[in-house]
Amino acid sequence: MPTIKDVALKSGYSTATISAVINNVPIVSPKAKKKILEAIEEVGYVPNAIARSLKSAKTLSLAILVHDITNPFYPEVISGLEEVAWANDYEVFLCNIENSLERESKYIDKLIEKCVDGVIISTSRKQRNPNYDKLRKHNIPYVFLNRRPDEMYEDEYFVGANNLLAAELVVEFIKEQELSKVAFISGPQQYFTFKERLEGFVRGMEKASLTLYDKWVLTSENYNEEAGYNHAKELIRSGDLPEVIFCSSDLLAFGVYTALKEECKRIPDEISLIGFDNDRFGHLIDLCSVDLQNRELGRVAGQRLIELSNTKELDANKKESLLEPRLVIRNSCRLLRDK
Amino acid sequence: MPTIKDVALKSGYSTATISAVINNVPIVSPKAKKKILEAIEEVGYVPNAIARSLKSAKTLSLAILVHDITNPFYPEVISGLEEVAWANDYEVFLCNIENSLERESKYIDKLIEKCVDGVIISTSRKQRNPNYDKLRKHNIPYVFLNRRPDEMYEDEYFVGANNLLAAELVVEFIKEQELSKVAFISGPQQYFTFKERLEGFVRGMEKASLTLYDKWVLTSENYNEEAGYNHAKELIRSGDLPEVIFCSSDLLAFGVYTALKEECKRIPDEISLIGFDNDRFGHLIDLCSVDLQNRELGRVAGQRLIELSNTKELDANKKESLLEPRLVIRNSCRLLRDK
DNA sequence: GTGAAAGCGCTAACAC
DNA sequence: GTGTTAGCGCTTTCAC
Repeated sequence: MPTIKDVALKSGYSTATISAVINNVPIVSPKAKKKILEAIEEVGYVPNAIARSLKSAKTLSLAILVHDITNPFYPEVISGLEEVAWANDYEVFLCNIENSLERESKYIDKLIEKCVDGVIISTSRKQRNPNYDKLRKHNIPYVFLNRRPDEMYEDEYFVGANNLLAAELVVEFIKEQELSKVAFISGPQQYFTFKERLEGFVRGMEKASLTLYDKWVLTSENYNEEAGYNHAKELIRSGDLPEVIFCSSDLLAFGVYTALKEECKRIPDEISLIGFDNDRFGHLIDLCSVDLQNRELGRVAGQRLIELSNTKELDANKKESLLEPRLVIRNSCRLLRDK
Repeated sequence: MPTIKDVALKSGYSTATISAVINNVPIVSPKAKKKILEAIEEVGYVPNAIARSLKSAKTLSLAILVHDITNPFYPEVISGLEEVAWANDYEVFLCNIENSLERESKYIDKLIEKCVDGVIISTSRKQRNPNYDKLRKHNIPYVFLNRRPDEMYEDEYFVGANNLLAAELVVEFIKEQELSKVAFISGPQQYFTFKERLEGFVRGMEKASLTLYDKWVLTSENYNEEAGYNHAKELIRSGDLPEVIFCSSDLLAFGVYTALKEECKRIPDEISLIGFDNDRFGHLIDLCSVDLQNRELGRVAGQRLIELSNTKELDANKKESLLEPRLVIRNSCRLLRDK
């Protein structure tokens, strides 16, 4: 492949001048510039970003760590991230962690070797693990997205949804529809989001003066369709159904939906169903849910990360960015006006 | 950050020996190796992949070009690709092309600058565009995934589904269920896949001796939910409904589903619905569809690409890999046995 | 306004 | 077995 030297030979100018032209350093005479541009065209020269990175210590590469890209939450987040990356001339590496700390660790090692300019982490558990310290030691900025460790260091950043408020909003809405017997299916409590959602639910129930039944607060090791399905089956088997099942993820709600249909329970006449995340295809089953602005989450996190990679620190008010949730009312919840 | 020199100073060995240790070149004495490993640990040395790439002309980075990652087809493909990339120590860049040739072109330029070792292209239109020639000129291997140009060069590779067969399978199945009035909603004909699916449908209808009505072969500029919705609305308005609507993507089918529900058409009693792609959430609405092995598609394409990046050419039988489609029978299609 | 040359961190050919 | 050194392609300082 032609290098800057080839352009130098072809044009008769030195590599330094070529470099100035490529980088738009405005000290080159118009005629030199013209000739050089022609030479570049002629030899088909393309600057080598690897060589450039070696000098500049910037790679214009970011990375995002997700558990599983087939979870519909992530493509939306990623598409927001990719949008700002593109606008700022960055590229993004996709890393599927598959719920494995070890894999996360290895991926981070590889990203450090590759000298990425920053990492979006959406796989953090509540309990801190040493993986992220490696990034910090190597001076690579990172932003927690959606999930974060319980305790964050002074120089750590977080972009997420206001889960507490979101769960409260839902409970308030449930109350408004004059429903009161509510079951809550929670996700794994090792994740910040699911802990918050449960907390928000409990707090919301208190605020709404609704009775919270222990038997109807269900926690699972997982937050996928299967978990939702199993919980719903068990609820039905118990013969003691609530009026509403509020799930802490849409995936859980999808599973619940399948189980309810299998058991011929009519939604929302016999039982209401509410999800969390507003996944792209929830509308197919008219799933009432909470929108967390997934795409915007990715956008903001990307913005923070790029700022960080340029300045190494941010305003205090940008340490934690919480986006506002929005209730998405659909017919899987029985509405008062329809009674 | 510590470099190989720091390790050299610390350990008392030369950079060449350190390098040999890092790269597992088995010519280093055990004691040297031990000392060096200790020194590496002590100074916290991590090899710099950028510098390494500059020498080796390999970056261990791949890229995948997709139109829109929120289309559920892609996360599955990508997750297959990521799987083999991970197993072979590659990283993958995600590029959202957003249906823009210009954006595709710019992305390819950036990937060339970044010296990626290969590119998976799933955005190709039937009509060849010069974007891919740039990759070829720079000796960067690429594999077409799912979509390909009508004409491929000798040294081009393709991994896709057998769309012809898939569409035929569906028609055969329709015939078996003793349904005969079939409408087909096609996607944009500028894409190989949609052209093939239409072709397969037509051929299947012939083979099954079913009458093909022009009024029921609908083509749209898009293959999203909205397009499906609009087509279905129009069909209903015409007052002339077929027994089955066969869509050339699940997204189209989702849109049709929404329209049918709005108009209170019962599925499958009044009308049957069949999709294409077997998207992850089609089961929510019991959508009968064709599975194309999305994840496997990504896996095979990744494998081909990595082989290519090591050898620069493949066996003739690997030029085009077609995966076998599989019918996924669900209740959105009226089954003979239920009549 | 332009050029010569050092150096980013690593590898590998060659000498010892 | 180990060290010296040139060079991958680029940027940038410092002369001119």
